[in-house]
Amino acid sequence: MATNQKFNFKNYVKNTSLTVGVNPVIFSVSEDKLKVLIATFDPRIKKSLPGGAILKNENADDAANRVLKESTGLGDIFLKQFRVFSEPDRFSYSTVYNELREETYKPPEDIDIPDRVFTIGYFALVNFDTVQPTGGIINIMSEWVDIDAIPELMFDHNLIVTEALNALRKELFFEPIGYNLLPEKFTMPELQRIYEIILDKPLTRSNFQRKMLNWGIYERLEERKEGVSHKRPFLYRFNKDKYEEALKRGANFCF
Amino acid sequence: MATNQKFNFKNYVKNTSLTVGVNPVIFSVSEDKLKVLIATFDPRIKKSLPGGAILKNENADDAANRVLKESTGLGDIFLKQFRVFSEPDRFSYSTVYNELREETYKPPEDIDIPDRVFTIGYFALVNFDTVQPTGGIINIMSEWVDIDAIPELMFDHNLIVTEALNALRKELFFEPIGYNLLPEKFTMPELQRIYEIILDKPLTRSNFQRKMLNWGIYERLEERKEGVSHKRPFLYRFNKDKYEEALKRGANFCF
DNA sequence: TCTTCATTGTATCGGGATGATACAATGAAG
DNA sequence: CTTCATTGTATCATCCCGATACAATGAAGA
Repeated sequence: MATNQKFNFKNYVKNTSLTVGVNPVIFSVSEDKLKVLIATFDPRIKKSLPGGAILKNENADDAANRVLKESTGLGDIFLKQFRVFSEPDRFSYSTVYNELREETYKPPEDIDIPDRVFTIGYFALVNFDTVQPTGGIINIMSEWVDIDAIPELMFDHNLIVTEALNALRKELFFEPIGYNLLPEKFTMPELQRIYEIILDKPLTRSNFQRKMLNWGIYERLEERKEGVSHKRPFLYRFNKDKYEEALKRGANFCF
Repeated sequence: MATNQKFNFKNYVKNTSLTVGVNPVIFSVSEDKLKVLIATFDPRIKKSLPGGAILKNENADDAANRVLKESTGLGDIFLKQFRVFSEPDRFSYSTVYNELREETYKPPEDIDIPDRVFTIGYFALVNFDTVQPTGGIINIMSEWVDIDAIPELMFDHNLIVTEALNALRKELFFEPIGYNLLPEKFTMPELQRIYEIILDKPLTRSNFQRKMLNWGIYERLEERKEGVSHKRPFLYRFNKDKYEEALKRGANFCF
């Protein structure tokens, strides 16, 4: 592994708000497992979440979307801010460059490095198959890791993952966001697996299907799923118009 | 009005993270109206939300609780972080001291003032009667203002109020937080008024009462409300143990 | 003292959603 | 042609919700 881009601390400081960053926890589902995208900043130190400082001309959402784009190649993704992590000692630049003892990451003496960094936690839902994990501007490489096999990460990033999962579960309970983990066209059994994997409990098939259809926000397509050795399930697609119409009628999507 | 404490910029800079602050939107209900605590920083400029920078040894929640204590005298209050406000141009220290043109608020030349400030939005629920609005460390004085009579505030504080109200409504829909606006002992009709005022719509009395009692998180006291010219309603009290027990059973408190 | 009246606690009733169960239809594998 | 896992949908008892009704209460007023 090699840095795909030379990291220039002076440039970084000049263009960013060094004291506030973002850390999106990017979820996907593959092989019946919930996975999180984990970044390798440098192979000699602990892995971390994708993330970065907020650039001087961006707001927090812009920064989170940019980091997402950098680490997955994707834009226009479900992304939600859930909490700020603000412990005074949660982060220090010195931790990183002390471990590395390398000029590349060591801030020049004449730059005023903050002794404290805040980060805004986001969680994102992406379709596993559309992602080609890459490194961000700083990260060397990213990889999918099972949610229950996440190693010890840098700083408070393990806490951020835990809280992101809590936030995801809460959000899934109140908003129909599960489809974001699937391709555009999906079947009801596939959607059910998403719910079961995230909530970590089995659901009754017939009742799940009935509830989803009653919400009236998924449109049934003409085609059915191909290549299955049993009855071919219908394909559905999330319909934003129907969703917003239902919202206006005062509908709620509590699970 | 006079400043209750001399503001010392050098001291302020020394002890704070200048680039990240908190702004709690403090709600209460009085005379059938939802009110927000609005602070006067200086009578010559626009009013604002209570708020302040995060001190060097605090996390964000600590800072929000401190500001809350400073402006209401209250501790141990319902307080919830809901969003970060991060537009690059949302705030500048120069806006304030340019409007004032006063040495007190003008940062000394030798201090490096950030050109950008983030703020973490909180909303808080307090019982109107227990609050004696005071000034914070910087604020001169605070006052309760009807939610629909809020004047033009500093920076993006009007947006913060709007978003706080949205967050409050959403939270009230999913969690039983309304009682925080009432005294410790309250009646069901009083609780119903809280819901009606926040959600801004009338509710059916009998059904409201039934739902609240079915939740099983409010314990009925022996006493009844005194001094009413009709049937004396029962008094209730939120029971944290019952609430957590219900949560464990998987109950939800969707309204 | 008695009547009035607004308010409160609770019961009831029909409609709609929910959990549990059943069953016919489907389509590749053998 | 049979097998078998899976899917779409129906059914039924139960629970929750909105709407309505009614007796009980207690201060105010006659």
